[in-house]
Amino acid sequence: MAASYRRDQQRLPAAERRRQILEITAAVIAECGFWGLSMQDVADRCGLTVPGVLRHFGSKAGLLIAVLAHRDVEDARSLRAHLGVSEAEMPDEWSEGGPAGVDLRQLCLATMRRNATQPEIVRLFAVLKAESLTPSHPAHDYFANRQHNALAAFTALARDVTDRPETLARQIIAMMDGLQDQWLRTPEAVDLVHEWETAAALLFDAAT
Amino acid sequence: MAASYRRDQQRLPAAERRRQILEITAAVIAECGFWGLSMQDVADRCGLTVPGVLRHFGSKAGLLIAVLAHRDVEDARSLRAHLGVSEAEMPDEWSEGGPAGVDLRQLCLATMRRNATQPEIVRLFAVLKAESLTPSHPAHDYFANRQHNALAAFTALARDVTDRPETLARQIIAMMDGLQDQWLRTPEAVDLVHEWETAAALLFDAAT
DNA sequence: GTCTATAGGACGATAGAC
DNA sequence: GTCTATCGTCCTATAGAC
Repeated sequence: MAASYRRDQQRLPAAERRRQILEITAAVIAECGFWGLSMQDVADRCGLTVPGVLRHFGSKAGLLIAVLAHRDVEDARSLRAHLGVSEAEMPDEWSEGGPAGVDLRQLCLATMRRNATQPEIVRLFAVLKAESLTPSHPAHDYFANRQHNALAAFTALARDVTDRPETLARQIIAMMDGLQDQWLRTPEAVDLVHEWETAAALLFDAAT
Repeated sequence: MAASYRRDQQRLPAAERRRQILEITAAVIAECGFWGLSMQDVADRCGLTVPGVLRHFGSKAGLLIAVLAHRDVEDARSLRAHLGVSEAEMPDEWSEGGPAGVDLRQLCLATMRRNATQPEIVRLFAVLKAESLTPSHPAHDYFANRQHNALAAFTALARDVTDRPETLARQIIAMMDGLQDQWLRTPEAVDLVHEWETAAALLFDAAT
């Protein structure tokens, strides 16, 4: 799995090294999942030894959790950029009603546009989402919460456009995930944003 | 992972033993994926030793392929039962145009009804589908073909109900997969068949 | 058809030097 | 902050007895 990587031969500041490890780990997990992840592989790609990596995150499971937390922050940031809203209007953690004052359809479109630019990240979440169905997976709770929060936020926003908001929310999430799955396998055969726009027209126009 | 299982202390006929191993392996993969699958775990649950299992399938990858082939046959059988058609009308391998003379909407509904009765199998495919995105996965080609064939078959059948059959086919597959994902995580909170019927009304009625 | 025995690694993690 | 050295466990797969 791991190719040959030379050692860096340099001591990086902890924060910088952590960031490097997190990004490389995300790429490896996107390929192999968490069960298929090897600390040796991560260490090689970072130009470190295994204990060198472990020092920063304590354990393999700790590393996974740190990757997910890091992605949450980065994803919130990039989504705000795509929507053109400030951090005050849309904090990293959405409140119960979802991001206040954002139109659901715009939010979905911005999300899909953003995702279309980062297939590796989409794949990271697709792989972990399936793997974490088993309760013994270290990201099981994370993805249980994630699904619950997404459904709650989308349902709250859907109240503006339909009288069956939860049904619409489920359909939107299902369609977004399903189209992304097809796109991940054959990116050249699927125009993710265009397919979503067509589907969104169907879902939203039927609701109103 | 593996609990305590006593040895069978009996020599089963090869065909029977193969079937037992295939079913147990399917359950383990549904939990842990292929990378997380341990031959020791399978052997314990079968009441065998590891070489005892390997004799029947040669290698871990061979076992996975055998599981998928076995599922294809079983799934075709159960789908025919749900649709009430004969093996002559709908062979295990669909022809290019999809199963001849079957209504697309009925086919989808029968599929979802069947899937709602076997969450472990749905989960098996969900986990392997994500894991096999990487080309080095032994089931990579299997799932690439599976997606291609499903799209081709659904597109062919969709020609009867819309003038944009591929778009509809993609949306149907996306919605079915997406709803199943949500159902897998919280089966008690999602009525899979009912959610699909609602979504199908939307997708098919907009198309005609 | 199933076993024991074993080869030959890879794994995650810890201890302690620098 | 990173290393070397090492522990103990798990892994797939093969050889050969019964």
